[in-house]
Amino acid sequence: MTQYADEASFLANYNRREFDAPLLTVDPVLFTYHQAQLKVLLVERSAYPERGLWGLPGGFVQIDTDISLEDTARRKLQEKTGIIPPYLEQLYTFGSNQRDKRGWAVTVAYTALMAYQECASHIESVSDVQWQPLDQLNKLTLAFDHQQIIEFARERLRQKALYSIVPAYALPEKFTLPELQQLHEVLLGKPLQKKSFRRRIEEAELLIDTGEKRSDGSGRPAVLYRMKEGAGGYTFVRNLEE
Amino acid sequence: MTQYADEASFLANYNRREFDAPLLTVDPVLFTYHQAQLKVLLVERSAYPERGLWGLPGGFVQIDTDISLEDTARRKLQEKTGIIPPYLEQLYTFGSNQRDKRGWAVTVAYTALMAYQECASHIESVSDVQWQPLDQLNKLTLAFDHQQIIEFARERLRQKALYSIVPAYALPEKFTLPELQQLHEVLLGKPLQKKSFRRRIEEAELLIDTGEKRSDGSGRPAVLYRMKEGAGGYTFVRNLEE
DNA sequence: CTTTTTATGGTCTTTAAGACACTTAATGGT
DNA sequence: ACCATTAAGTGTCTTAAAGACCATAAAAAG
Repeated sequence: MTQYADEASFLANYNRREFDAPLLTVDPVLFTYHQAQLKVLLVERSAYPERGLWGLPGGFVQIDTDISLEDTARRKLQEKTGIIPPYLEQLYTFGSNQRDKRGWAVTVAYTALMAYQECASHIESVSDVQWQPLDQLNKLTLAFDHQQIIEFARERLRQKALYSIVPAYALPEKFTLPELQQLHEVLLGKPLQKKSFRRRIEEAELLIDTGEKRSDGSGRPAVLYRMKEGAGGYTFVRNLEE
Repeated sequence: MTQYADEASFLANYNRREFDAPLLTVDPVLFTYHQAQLKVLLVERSAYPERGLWGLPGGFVQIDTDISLEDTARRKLQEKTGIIPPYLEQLYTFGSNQRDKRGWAVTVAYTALMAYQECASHIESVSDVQWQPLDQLNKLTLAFDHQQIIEFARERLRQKALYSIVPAYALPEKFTLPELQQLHEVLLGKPLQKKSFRRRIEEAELLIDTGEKRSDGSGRPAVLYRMKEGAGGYTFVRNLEE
């Protein structure tokens, strides 16, 4: 890379090939939990390249605006779902000249979580939107490397289930502890001890008892909780505390 | 963003403004541990912009080569230190139109660790290279948002010290447990229980006893260990295991 | 050869997690 | 009304990990 001594010589050379940058996109991986399944939001691509394949609801970063990378991800999700998800966190940045047939392409991937809602595909009529259950993901051929990105996000979310209640953002605003435990069990792929799970969460004081209860069919009704403000940032594992 | 139906119409429009992408750089934050201090590698910028300020040893991603983002970071570090650091991991991607006066700029930051060695500034004669102690970082004005990037990396490394021996990559190949504990204490900013620290590390079986010993001045000599292959990937906290 | 210094090991205490039986509060059938 | 069934929530003993602190080991310094 050539060096420029000052602004004048930089500007004089600004259009040279060496300043060509990769294509830059943002790709949010939006998860939800519904009917005992973890699901991810996919859109059917209506344009070249990978037209007709399903992929993540991402898009190009617009350099003519001053919104941040994170807000770009939020905006893409709002276009597809109608709402801004309550949890969004940068996941990883994938870049190579193999990802996209157009050339060197870099995407900043985000993990997002929200309560399940019916797809608002009417909002963006050109593209179809759907919640795809994660255990049936291999039945679809996804665009680009979106399959790997989703697996990467899923693995990170699994890690979070070990020491935080971040997964709760995939539930409705009010939820029960048995629901949250089921979600964690799906993420971890193994059953959890009811008592230990409840103990850790209650002692961490990350949830608020709404006073309401809910029973699904028979059995004792469960207490409805909602998350404390910002509880996503906290851990409930001793070693990871201060 | 305009949509293109097929490759032909895409190529016909490829040079339009909408495909202008942000400047894309890679910025490795290389830490080491020397004389009881955590230090970070800085280079003095010899070119516009921010000429004369100290900054991270990063640079532009070259789209005319097919090396990965990660290898780009490795290459930048090799240029400055002469060696490829044994630990390199993607940290976070920072992007906005405020970071760089040239416009929208995105940088993929990496955390790297290596054993201390004297600066090999002779290799890249145009730029000065130095190890800057982290607790004296505020005495320098750094280029762009590199101060925040370093703080971000430092915080992530602190987290790793809670549940892994990743910090050991900042030590020489052979090191003692007291040395490693000191490093963890510097990172965490608090003293650790000698017995607990040793127990956790020994039970995790992430180190190999080299059979050698070393004494610094007086006192019983300490056993020299080296890391097991890939020990950076493992945790020594129960809750985070399978 | 004793004192000092630092590394390493022993072990009791404290705290968190696992296991599992028990109680509670709802539904549904007789 | 009563009892069986179901699922939520609790009590408590056991097990495992971490904290605290003391004891021993191996070197240097005098």
